[in-house]
Amino acid sequence: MAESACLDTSLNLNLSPSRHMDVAAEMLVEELHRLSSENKKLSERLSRMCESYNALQNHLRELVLVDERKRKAAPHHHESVFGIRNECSISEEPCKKPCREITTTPKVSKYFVRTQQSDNSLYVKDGYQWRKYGQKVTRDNPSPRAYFRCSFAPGCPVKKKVQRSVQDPRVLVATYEGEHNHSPRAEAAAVSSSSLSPLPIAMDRTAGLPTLTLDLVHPSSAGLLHQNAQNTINHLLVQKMASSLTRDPNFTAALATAILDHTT
DNA sequence: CGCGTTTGACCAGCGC
DNA sequence: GCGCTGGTCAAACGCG
Repeated sequence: MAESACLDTSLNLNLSPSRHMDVAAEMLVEELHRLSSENKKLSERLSRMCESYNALQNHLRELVLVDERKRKAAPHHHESVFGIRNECSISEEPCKKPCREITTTPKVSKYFVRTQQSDNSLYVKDGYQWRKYGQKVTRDNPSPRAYFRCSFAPGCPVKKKVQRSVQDPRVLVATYEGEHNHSPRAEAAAVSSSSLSPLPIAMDRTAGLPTLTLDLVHPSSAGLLHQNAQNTINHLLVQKMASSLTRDPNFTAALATAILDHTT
């Protein structure tokens, strides 16, 4: 692919015997050498980008396979490796053991929210109003876990647990249980938090695997929650590559074509 | 004064 | 039964 982007810079210049033409030819040859060198550098950069892209695609395939295996193995509570909400109701199968609340069908969702390094709070602004009712240090994580109840609507059964990730303390892991019986506060959803990343999605590495992290405060995140994870990743990668390519107008067309060929 | 947060105590489930 | 752990309660406290 990188080879295809290389331009043939060798020219059969018919040099004129005149001195003036010699100087002009030398300048041209020099310019061609410079462009050739630049071509080479850009080709190498493109090659590296393609390698990274291929590596990411392979990772993605593995993640999707692992995710599907997990889903088949444990259909009642599934944490998506992409950090995008994945809900399963535990009422899908009859309760074999006596349950304290047989009629309740709590749904469990998990989000990863990237915060700034200086931000030590355990608050995730998601458009709802929460009341903290407890905090506990758990065994598997040195950072405390905060317990929240939805206080916006009376009788709303939703609970939320927020804890920092063991792998990356900048990432908050928010676990939601149950379903809201009301709509989110519009004004709260519109508020942008200074404590959170300006980007709606950030890459995170949990357990050695890349994980997509959603910034729930970002206005575009609500829509992203319902997007297909693979489409999102592909779209972001192509966007990033395309923006890099646009810096050099000479290669934009050739590289964009190559990328499109690669992604299809 | 009302509301939300903090924090130690308490309770229930689970494994040994 | 005992100890560990996660989850919840509720009194104390702080803030507007």
